Amino acid sequence: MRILLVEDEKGLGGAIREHIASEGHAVDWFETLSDASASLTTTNYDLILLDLLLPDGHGLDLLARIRSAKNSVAVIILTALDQISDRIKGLNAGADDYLVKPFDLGELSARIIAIQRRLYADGTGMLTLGNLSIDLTNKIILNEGEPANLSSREWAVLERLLRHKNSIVAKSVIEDALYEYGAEVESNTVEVYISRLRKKIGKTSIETIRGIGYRMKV
Amino acid sequence: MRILLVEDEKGLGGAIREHIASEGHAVDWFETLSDASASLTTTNYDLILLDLLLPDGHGLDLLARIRSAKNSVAVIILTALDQISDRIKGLNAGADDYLVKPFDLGELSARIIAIQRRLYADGTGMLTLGNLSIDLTNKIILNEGEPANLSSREWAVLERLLRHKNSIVAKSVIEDALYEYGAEVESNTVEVYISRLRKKIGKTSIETIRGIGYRMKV
DNA sequence: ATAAACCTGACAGCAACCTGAACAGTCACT
DNA sequence: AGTGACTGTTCAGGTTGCTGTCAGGTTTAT
Repeated sequence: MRILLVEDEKGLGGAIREHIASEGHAVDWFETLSDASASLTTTNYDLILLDLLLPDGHGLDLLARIRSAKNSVAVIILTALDQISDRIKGLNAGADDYLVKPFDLGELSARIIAIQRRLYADGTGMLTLGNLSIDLTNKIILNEGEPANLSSREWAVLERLLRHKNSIVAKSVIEDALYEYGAEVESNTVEVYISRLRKKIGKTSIETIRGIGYRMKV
Repeated sequence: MRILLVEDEKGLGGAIREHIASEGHAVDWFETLSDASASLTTTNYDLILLDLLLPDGHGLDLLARIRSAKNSVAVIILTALDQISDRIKGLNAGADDYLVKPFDLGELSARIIAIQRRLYADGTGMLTLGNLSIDLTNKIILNEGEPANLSSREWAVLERLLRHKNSIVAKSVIEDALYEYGAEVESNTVEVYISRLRKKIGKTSIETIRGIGYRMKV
């Protein structure tokens, strides 16, 4: 997934960024509301991790602006304010979840997985697709009963295709899901990953749309 | 679709042109209002992508002239002016949509598809036509349940016929939808594409009007 | 019957795409 | 520190599929 992290504590921000990047997500990290806000106008994120007390304002203001713009991106609030009133305010403002600092990074992963499940509109986290059985929670994929081991980048590509199954996913969109802003990739990385995925999960499941991108059929 | 792009930033203009051309549209790109204006008198566009701040004037002036000439072509405004007042001015002047720079090219595609849907007067983007089920958004066409893979040029031709279904579409109009200005096509390209389409979606769906063009029947 | 318009199979050029291989970096384990 | 397995990235050569063109056949109008 492409994730926007808004957190002004450098130590915590770095740790979060590293942790979720290691799980195969692309993370853009900003320390101020204005920077995050600017990035939101140019990039489509799947999830925002939002601290509340920031140097240039309150996170709930950003959240309110996001929701008033009818943007339904998932938002998890991260904050030290463990008072119930703030929690309620956050959820009222349209947050999807809430983590009280200090929190365990494993706990954060669990919330992210829960969000993912919601994105796939499937409570179980299991997905069946032709010969494939996909367990998003545990990152297990079975091809005709045989397990296929995917690397984290391979998962990221597959995930992106599944998010838009039956629709065409532009090559640039897949690239966006892999690399955070500024990472210049000049070669055919996406093609290579598609190739590897096909080798592992079967040739037929991913269709090439020449000149545009790829499509995963149900 | 045949699209007129008015944008004076060379980098952005090139990127937009390339992106939408790759989706099968024909793009004419001009950097000034006067050039765009001149082209409008000779060509029928389906959509205009209009920057506001141009070297020889303000885009809204062109828009106003277009609308006062009762030309109902779709217009999407592209501009860095993200102030509400400009947005309102643009929509009041008769723009169909509005994109604030910098924007994601995928976002632009989405808006173009939305415009397309409006042109077909069908909110769903789905179309049924005899044995054919057509999903314009995802570019999927089923012929008696069997998927037919169309190339982007083939889509462009089909799209043009659908836009005027039950009416006669002149051969030159189809050619205009395929090629931007200056592209010289000297042979019977349109006939060839009609032939290819018929092979893929069935002989009966496209009728030849000798000496004029073609017609797609409901 | 004739000419004009149209249809369609074939083909070459080209860009997009695929994929095996190479290689450096990372990680777990010793 | 050394080792081996694994991962991410790049490159190069091969393959595929799209495109515009043409030639020869077929249909249509007069």
